[in-house]
Amino acid sequence: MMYEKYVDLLKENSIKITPQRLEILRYLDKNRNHPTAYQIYTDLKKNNPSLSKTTVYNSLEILNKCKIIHTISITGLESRYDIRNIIHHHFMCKKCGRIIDIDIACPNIRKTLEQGHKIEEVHGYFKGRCRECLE
Amino acid sequence: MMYEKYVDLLKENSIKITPQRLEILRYLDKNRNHPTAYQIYTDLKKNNPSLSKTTVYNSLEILNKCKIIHTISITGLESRYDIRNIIHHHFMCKKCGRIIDIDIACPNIRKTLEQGHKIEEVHGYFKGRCRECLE
DNA sequence: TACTAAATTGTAATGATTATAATTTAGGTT
DNA sequence: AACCTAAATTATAATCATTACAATTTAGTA
Repeated sequence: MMYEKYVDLLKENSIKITPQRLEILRYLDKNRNHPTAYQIYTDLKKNNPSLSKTTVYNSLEILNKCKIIHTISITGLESRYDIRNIIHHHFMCKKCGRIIDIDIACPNIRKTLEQGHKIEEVHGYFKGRCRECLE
Repeated sequence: MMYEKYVDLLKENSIKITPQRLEILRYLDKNRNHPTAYQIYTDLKKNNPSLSKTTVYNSLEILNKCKIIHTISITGLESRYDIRNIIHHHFMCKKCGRIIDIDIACPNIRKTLEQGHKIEEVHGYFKGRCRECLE
């Protein structure tokens, strides 16, 4: 197999390099639409019939812990997954359900640090109507 | 019964004034710790044995739609509810699980509006270790 | 007081996620 | 290159939050 950045990424985090984990990472790399665990599972199952839902959940959990991917709570219903590692916000359209990246960083961290808390994750999102649904 | 602001608030939104809705609003007013639907349900059930879980969910949903309360997705597990209507952020401690108010507003809205989306809700939160858990 | 749409209730169903236990495998060691 | 072992995968069952449903009750109006 040719060089693949995700092999190195797993190695750096001292977790085993399994085909399932690589498939999930490749999937998230190609699908930047913040899929659910179930979407990842059903799509990958097509070419990997033995894939288990538990594996998807376990993999997403460990990848999130290693900060290789990010878990976002926005719909209230289920978690969404994002491989993008640049800090950004999200916009969720209440009509079409799409979650769109908004490339802004939060300048508000100061006040939280001042209060003595340690920040490990920054999440920001808006909800409303997206441009397409407004037309 | 003496004057109560929540009676007016329900009236303004043309939804019926029921004892259950008032109890939930009073509860959220007293308990600013972002409780779950289940916490609200079990606590109120003590003095209102006939209260149904469905009523709690239905009430929270309609109160959220009227923007009298806010639903926050932060744990990934369940929704939390907040009656505070001043714009603010949240900080969730990964150790003790507490959700703390951070009084900052998001100045990042511009970029989202520029892209043509209509913002109806603004959510911002951090995760990490709170001051108490760091000591 | 009577009426009606809306709200409440209890139960059952759904859907996301986690627990469990058996099997398999990645990656280091002989 | 075969071996070992902890870690990962798998299938199934369990759990937990939330929603659907249908019957009963009630708020607010006529």
